Amino acid sequence: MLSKMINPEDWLAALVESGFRVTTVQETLIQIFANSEYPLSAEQAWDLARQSRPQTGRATVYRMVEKLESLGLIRRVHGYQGCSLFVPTVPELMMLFICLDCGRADYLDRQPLDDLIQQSEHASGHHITDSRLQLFGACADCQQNA
Amino acid sequence: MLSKMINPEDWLAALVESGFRVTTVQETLIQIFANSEYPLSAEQAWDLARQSRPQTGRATVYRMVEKLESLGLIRRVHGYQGCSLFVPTVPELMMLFICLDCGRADYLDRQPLDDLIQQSEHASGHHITDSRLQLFGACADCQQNA
DNA sequence: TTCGTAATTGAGACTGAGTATCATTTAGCC
DNA sequence: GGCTAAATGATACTCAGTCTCAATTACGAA
Repeated sequence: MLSKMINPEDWLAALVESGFRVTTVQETLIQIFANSEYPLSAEQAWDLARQSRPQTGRATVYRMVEKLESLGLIRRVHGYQGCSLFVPTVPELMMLFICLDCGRADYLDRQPLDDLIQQSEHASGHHITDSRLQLFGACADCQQNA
Repeated sequence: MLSKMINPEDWLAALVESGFRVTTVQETLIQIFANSEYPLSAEQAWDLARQSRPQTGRATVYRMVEKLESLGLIRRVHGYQGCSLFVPTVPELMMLFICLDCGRADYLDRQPLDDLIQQSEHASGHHITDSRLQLFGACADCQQNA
């Protein structure tokens, strides 16, 4: 279901549209990020990239991650422990759930989060302009197979 | 309001109760964390510690942070950018808000978060066992002074 | 198709947060 | 006061991430 929403072709198109050149490293890395069911760190992406393209440099991967993030194509998230994992950005479905058994990411409707923000603003008097939420637990599949 | 809830004496008592010895470094660091209105990184805590106790070692600070975290007295949070800041744990008032203007932390009622979790569990079929939420924006004070 | 130019890349030096080691110091019990 | 194990500080080390720069490559222009 997620894979239908994320199209590597669109990511390449977005790069071209922003005036960047299309290279083989970029294609490789876009495939890796767009097709992963799991949040990936830059180091993990580097390992995966070198499997199909051994000469890939570390700095290139970090540069690409930065580029994809600045274009809004991937989004930095915090794993259960540690930080700096990346998942594809999915518009309108922004609340991230990560299964602690299988590690896969799922996106949930963010309406409840918008409700929470509204309630909390009202109760506290603060003006909330940004939020970081992540949910962890056992996904529906893993619960069945347990 | 927050300061009334956090008592350095209690933290020392918690250390003793867990069989740790009380040392001057520990007292210094507990004062620093318990009295800070701002989330602190270990490095920031180290800088502050050396102001009153110059010989304080870096490793000691990291060990102390680990100890305080394992005792549940402080809690690791993610700043607006970057990770690994620490704030005192406040029971029952667990939803963290950080003001992007003045940097101060505030704790909000977590009931809306519990509601969100229940709704999302119901909608997705996942079993949610843990969550990380942080809210950012302009606090009530900073809005008035703007 | 070739060429020129500037973007992109890879190798490797570098940084800075965090960890590990180990000899020295110190708290707390006798 | 003395003993012993915990705690500490100095320092070496690791590892993610950044910076630099020469070599390579994409791509528009000729």
